[in-house]
Amino acid sequence: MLFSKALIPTLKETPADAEVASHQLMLRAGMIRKLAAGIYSYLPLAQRVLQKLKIIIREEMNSIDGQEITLPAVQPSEIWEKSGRWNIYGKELLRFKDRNNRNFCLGPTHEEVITDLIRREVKSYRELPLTLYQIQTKFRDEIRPRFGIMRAREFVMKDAYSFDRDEAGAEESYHKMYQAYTNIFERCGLEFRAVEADTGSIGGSFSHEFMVLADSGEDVVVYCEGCGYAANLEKAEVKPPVGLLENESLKNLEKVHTPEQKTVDEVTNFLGITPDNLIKTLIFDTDKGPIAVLVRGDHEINEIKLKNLLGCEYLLLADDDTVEKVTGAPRGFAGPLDLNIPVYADNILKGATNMVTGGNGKDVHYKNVNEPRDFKTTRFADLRTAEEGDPCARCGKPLHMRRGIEVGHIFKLGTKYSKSLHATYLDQAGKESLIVMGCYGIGVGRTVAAAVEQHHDKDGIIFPKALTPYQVLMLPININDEILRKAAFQMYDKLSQAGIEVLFDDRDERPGIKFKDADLIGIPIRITIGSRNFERGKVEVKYRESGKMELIDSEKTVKYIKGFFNKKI
RNA sequence: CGGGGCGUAGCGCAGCCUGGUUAGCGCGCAUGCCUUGGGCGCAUGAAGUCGGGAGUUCAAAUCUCCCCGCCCCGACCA
Repeated sequence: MLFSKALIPTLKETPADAEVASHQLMLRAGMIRKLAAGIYSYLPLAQRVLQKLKIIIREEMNSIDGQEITLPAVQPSEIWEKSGRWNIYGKELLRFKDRNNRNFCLGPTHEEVITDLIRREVKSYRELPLTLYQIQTKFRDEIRPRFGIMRAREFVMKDAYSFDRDEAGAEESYHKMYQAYTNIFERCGLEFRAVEADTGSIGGSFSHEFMVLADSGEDVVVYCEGCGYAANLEKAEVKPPVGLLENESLKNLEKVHTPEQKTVDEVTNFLGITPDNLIKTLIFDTDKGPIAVLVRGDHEINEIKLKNLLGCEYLLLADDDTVEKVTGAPRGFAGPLDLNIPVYADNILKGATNMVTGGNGKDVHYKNVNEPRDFKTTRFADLRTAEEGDPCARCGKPLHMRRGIEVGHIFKLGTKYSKSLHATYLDQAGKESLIVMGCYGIGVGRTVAAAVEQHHDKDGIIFPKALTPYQVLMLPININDEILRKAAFQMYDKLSQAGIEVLFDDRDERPGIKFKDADLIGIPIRITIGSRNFERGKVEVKYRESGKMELIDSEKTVKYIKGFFNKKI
């Protein structure tokens, strides 16, 4: 491709509304442009990168017998009503009516459509297992789109669905998919981790997220170097403490006056204690009525764990009125003593001695509260958010944390959708059974953004070999020098004929501009053709990643480039 | 949805508080000259419903009200 004919509108300055590196660089490199909040156009350079990723994805999907399909983006409300998600999905689901006043939505995901299709078309165990996938634009009316195409409203996603006769089959499909995902992200040259995840609103029994590690990631990856355990922060389990409690003598319960001391900071400062000597009591409203939850003062409650423990749909920190009704005190003075609602406590509080808690009265706290002497606990469980250094639930070694970008998510769905949408088959005995499903997503655009996020420097993008829009950027110093011009075009033809993807910067621009653009766009190899070197039959090769430069015989360019790209990753 | 901020040429911004020339600056763009190994120099030029509407005023980019769009923080989320 001739640069002079390409639509690659690079920007010298960083647009004001771009915050993270990938967003800034993709705008500056002329890859994307915004049309509306969270809605982007993909320009040629981005299109080529997306295309490369899609090819990798297709190869890996096909290799596990996935079959590509295309499902409708516009979906009727009926199937969503059947699955029950028309009401639950909320505002994220963009709804509208057609001319006949029928309800439709723009597909945020395709479980309903695919299950409906399979329900009609698959009747016998002989037709299972089956894995189908598509690469398609989805729409989710995100509350707050941000970070360019990392969290957009309209975005390209690869979604796959597996259909099996039974649980064992579904697990096999899941594991194949897990392997395919691992292959995909490895081939992309990304540093990532597969982590255990909560199943969220999609439902189902287990799930992994594929996280590209990057400091700017929105999610936190918790991992253990001892046993390889990895989970996202919502899910990461903390090992219950064993035998850690010192045999401190139990002191007498004492009521203290704590005027206007409500927060953990205030109370601990006022009483001259540290937060780990305090029990934080939080009142939650749930669909099963109000409950109290206890965690240590220096810990954070994990609402996902709590929700899963209780098995409830609705869970929200109670408002002031409820707190007052339940504890008899304003917010800030709740404690577990004499509460007549269920009390759930984090594992670490089991047998806790001489703690401070709220006194369930205005300006009152208790000192020397002891479990179980002074209050009853309905149940102990792992209810807090893991922290750096906490013991791993599997092996006890300290947990570590890094930030990550979720680029893939796989779920074993079970029969959630086949049940609600009646997707069944007849087994060998002629008995009707529910199809067991799995669903598997990859954020295609987000993966590209994550690649940029992970691979860039102050000068611009550094594309991994597998995703680069072009393999080589040719940069003649002076296109008006007839000899150079001719030689450069000859080399361009030669490389192109050898099957190398070349972006040839034939623009009549000053070298500085071309060098800056070359660094910004981030093609792995730059071939610079200058008159002094060329007179000696040499061209300069510069590697974008390492910054290394070397002079090579211009005759050997093709071989050289091929050698570079044949090396793994 | 709550809190904060922004909207002036393609991009980045000044001007607004304290209303009053022809609305500026840098980059980009066009043309010419010059230059050619890291966003070069000189000259000329095109380009603006000052987000939209209503109002106050002799006079509004500037003051008031309403609306729209966008960004940040939070809640939320495969």
